[in-house]
Amino acid sequence: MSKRHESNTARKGPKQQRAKVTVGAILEATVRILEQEGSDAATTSRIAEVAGVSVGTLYQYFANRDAILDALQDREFDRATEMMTRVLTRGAYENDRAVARAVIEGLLELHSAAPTLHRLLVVEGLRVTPTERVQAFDMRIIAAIRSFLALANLRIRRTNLDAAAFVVYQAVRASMLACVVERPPGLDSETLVDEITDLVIRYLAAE
Amino acid sequence: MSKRHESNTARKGPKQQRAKVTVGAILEATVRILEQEGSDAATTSRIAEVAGVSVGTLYQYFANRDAILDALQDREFDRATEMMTRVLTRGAYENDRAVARAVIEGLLELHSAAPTLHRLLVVEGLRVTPTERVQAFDMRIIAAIRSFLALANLRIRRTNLDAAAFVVYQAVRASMLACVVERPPGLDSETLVDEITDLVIRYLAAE
Amino acid sequence: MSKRHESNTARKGPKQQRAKVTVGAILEATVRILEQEGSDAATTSRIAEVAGVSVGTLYQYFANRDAILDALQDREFDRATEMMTRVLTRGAYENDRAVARAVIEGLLELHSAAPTLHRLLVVEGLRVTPTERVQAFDMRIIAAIRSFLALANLRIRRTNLDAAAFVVYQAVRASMLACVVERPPGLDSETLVDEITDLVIRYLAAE
Amino acid sequence: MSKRHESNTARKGPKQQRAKVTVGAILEATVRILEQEGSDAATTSRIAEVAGVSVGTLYQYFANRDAILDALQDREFDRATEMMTRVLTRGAYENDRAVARAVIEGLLELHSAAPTLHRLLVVEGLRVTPTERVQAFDMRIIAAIRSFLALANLRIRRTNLDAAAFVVYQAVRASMLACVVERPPGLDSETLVDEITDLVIRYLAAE
DNA sequence: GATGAATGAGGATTCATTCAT
DNA sequence: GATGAATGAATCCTCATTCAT
Repeated sequence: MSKRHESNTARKGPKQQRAKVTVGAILEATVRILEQEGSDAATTSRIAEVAGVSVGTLYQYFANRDAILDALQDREFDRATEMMTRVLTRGAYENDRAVARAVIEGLLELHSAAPTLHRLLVVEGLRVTPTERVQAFDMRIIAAIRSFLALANLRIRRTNLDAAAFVVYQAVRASMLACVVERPPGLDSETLVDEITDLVIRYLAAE
Repeated sequence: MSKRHESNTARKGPKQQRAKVTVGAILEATVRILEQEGSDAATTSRIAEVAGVSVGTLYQYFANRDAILDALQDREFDRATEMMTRVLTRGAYENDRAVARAVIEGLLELHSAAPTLHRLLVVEGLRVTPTERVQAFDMRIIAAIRSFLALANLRIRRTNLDAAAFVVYQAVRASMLACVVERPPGLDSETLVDEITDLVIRYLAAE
Repeated sequence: MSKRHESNTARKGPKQQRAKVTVGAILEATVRILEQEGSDAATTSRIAEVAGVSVGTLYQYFANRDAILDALQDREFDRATEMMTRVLTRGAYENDRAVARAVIEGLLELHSAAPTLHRLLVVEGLRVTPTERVQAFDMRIIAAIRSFLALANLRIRRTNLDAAAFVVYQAVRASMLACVVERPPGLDSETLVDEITDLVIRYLAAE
Repeated sequence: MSKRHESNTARKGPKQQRAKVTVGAILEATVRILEQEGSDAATTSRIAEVAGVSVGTLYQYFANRDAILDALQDREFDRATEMMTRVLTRGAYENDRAVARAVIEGLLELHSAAPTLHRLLVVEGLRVTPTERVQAFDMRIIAAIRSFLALANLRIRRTNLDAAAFVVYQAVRASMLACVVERPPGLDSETLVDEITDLVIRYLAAE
């Protein structure tokens, strides 16, 4: 614990450093298996194998299998909110449609990176008291949207902001996810973003 | 189901009759377990138990566990298309919004009856080569919507009907499902239907 | 379930019959492993193997590993009480010493048949809330002894019958068990029974 | 190994000193866990944790897990013999009964301090070739008792001293241990000591 | 000497599926 | 056709032990 003379960046000691790397490897491995081999293949031993560690090590960092998925959920949520904050605070958009578009493109990118994972996050809720977890995740995002809608100086046609945030979130996510997962012929990302943006804008924007 | 006076055709032998009843019992049992005990509880033995038959009998009618879920998916699809046909051929709607509303209400009813099942159908795709199954299901519905959009004498603002059908379907389903499953406080069915209808109409209808 | 014309013996249907045999085989296998390979070897798979069934079958009859040991404990208790009843109701003993001797010989026989098992029963109490189980077992036996002491027309020198029953039980069991397990050189069963009988009689009998 | 300036004898270098402290801490931790958390909790990492050292350090002092229990066994034996020597060499007892009582009280004290440990020592025999270890322990004590019986100028009624020592030892230990562990209602230490003393005296003493 | 992360064999348990009755 | 006991591969998880730092 004696770290003297570290000038600034709160560098992690070898332990923390290593742990972080291992945890990262495990999460990455899980995502990879999920995407490439399907969720049934994501057994603890396969995850450990792909992560290049032993099962024992895996259990040193995660209390049980579900804890890995929970961590993934948290990470994904963090990325989503981070992205939204980044986009929304950038300012300088031509109009409301441009803002919506930016957010939607950001989400699409997130989903594209790990579609199966996101599909699981949505539906399974990771089986830890399924409903509650999903709610927790959804609620956090919806609350974020809702507060954005409330604060932004957009001219919103909606009266019931709670309902609006809910519907927008679900509609956008579902279209996006389905598109990424199913890759329906004749529906490229570009088109999808256009359509969803229009869906959202027409639903939300006044005039 | 006792049909007397059937002169000629579809006379089901007592065997067929019995089989149908058993199959029905199994499907019903599965839905009930899914809804009341969660998807983890839906083991073959539990299903057989609730259905009042033996595991052996279950395997007489279904090749394997997944076949049950597949059958459920088919049944749900049939109900959905049947409902849509019924609604759309009824005619005599005041306006486009009324049509949309009727369809949405019909879907909501379907989903409410077995939310967990529908959630599974969406996400898991029933694990038999997930993507393909989900696609299959989705595609059929989307095609139905698409053809309705093409044929109906609605004034549609969309150019890309494929994309429109896709987006509408996913958006509606997701909002609905999430609402039914999560029961977010302050968002009753009535409000939900209103909001989704508006979402769809604004997105689709010209003017 | 239709069993007509069975004259007398409440014959078990093939199912019950078979189950009983299997359960017996499992218990027997467990005892054998305990005695010959030590308690660490008594894993569920080894038990199943020795019993000649699969692990799955084992779990069809026992909720978990401990349930097997519990069943063994119950069985051993039943045998002990049965033996005591048999001995004590036989009547026609020369004197108190002869009665005590008969009981002690019976116990020795029981212990000799499965010393390791008895050792486990005493100490481990089978880990299902250890203390409580051991107490339960001990208490039942001690109560039996106590009531025998109270009812028998022996001239007992003890005032505190609870304490006496407790001490006698523990002393007898421990000496016996240790002798059977450790087989100390120069202490054969005959001698042991003599010594323990004397210990007990001197402690209990008046005069 | 750098020990400077040690003029002469048993001066423990800081190393030896430290080692002793560490070993003590590990043994103490083990006993504490055994008594407070049960024998299942006594894993090497938990022991190390409670002892305030790392697992690695633990293995520096003990070849393996069982070695810890072995050491505990030795320590307990030493305490027992030490106690007996102390009591027996004190002299000045009113009579044989007083001597027996003193020994029994001493043993009770020893057992009360760590009942779970003693229970383990008796039954598990510490799983290292169980029988041999238990024998070893028992034999040492029994030999001590035997030689005491032989040397003491008590008037013993027993002919077979080996058997007598064995029986007395087992009987006393078992009653004591059971009483301490099970704490049967209505059997306090005082009463227990009285009863056991009487048991022993009547068994051993002539007249 | 001390540390504690990493290891992986091994154990308990579940459950889809089969097959003799 | 129906039954349900039997199967055993597969899964999660633990913990004694090692070894690079």
